[in-house]
Amino acid sequence: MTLDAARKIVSENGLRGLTTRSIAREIGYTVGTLYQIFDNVDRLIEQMNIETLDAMRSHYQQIDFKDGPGEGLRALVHRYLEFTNDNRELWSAVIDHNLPEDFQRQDRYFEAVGGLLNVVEQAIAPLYQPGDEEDRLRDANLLWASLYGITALASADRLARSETVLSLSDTLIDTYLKARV
Amino acid sequence: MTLDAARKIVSENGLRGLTTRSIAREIGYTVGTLYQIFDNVDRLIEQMNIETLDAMRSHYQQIDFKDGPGEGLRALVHRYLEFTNDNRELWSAVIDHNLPEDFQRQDRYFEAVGGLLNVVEQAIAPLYQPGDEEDRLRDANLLWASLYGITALASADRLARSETVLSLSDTLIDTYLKARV
DNA sequence: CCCATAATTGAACAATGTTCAATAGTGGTT
DNA sequence: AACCACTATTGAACATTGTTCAATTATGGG
Repeated sequence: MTLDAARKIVSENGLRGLTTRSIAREIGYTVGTLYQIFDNVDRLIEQMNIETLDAMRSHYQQIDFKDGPGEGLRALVHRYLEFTNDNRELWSAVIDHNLPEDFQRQDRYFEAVGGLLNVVEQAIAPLYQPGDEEDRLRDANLLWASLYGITALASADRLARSETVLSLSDTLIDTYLKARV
Repeated sequence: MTLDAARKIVSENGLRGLTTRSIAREIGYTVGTLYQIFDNVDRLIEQMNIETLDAMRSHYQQIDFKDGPGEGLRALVHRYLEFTNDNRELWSAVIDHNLPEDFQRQDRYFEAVGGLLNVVEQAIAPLYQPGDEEDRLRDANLLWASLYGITALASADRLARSETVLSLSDTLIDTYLKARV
């Protein structure tokens, strides 16, 4: 209920619009009650972001990886961009939520990220021999980081003006495939 | 003077430690005076970040691009990681500073980013024929975004635990070169 | 020495996250 | 029904944030 309210507020007003009082108003309680449920707002946002990451993973569910790594990877990136586009503010919250110095992420957070990396690994798996698991994980990480960089810079307006997320991610896939196939 | 104080505070305590009052204390004035110089803190941080981006560009000055795109790119990435490592908090401030909805970045900011992209373009230039300027710009953007993604995820602890910035950026270069040479 | 202009102050304001004693509600036991 | 232990919820408070602005102080040319 709290998280639904948080998602609603973030979707409508961005992470900046999310305050303890705005959540309390939305759920019809007062701020004090929130602290019965969450240690602090950062934990609340972390929880929301975990669910966003999980939701993105669900969004990958129907991808068919049987048509080879090229098509699989293309479908994956397509779904990624589809999700970030349909859930702009929620995804921005994942990107923008930075932590106080002493904040330790829950294991659950790393699991959620790991789940997404697994899908990338799955997509590119046919390109690797048994024994090359390290390379596969590394390449999955690189693809993931690159895709992340593209969307992060795009959403913050920090790419050269003429470039689009689509052309960059297409090039990313092509470059990777050309080097690995 | 204000910006020097801001840099000192950010370097020591991160962007989170930067408040109008901490700056005022550092420069021996009161908060009111700050608003004679800057419209608001976001502008102040923007200005600081512009200078960080410019400083990174200066850090690229001595790179020799005569030894071919491979060595040039390697040297560039090396310098990039060197700079982000030596100026961790300042670079985090560039990454983490997200803007209110109505905030328009100065042109000067885009120029600073553009300056860095130019260096990337310069490094990879030998790989492109005259007429392929679009491809070159696109690839420079992609390399830039990828590198950005790697460092952003690393500094936020969001890579798979075993991966390092170094191995990922090396792989990035190798993959790109293999596909383009 | 005066005075217009600029620079600086300091107190105020609203909004934020967070805490916590006080209050209200709940459900089981006698 | 009456009590009670326990939980849930409140609401007022606190410190800290960015920001504003009338009042004060400094400055420098005539």
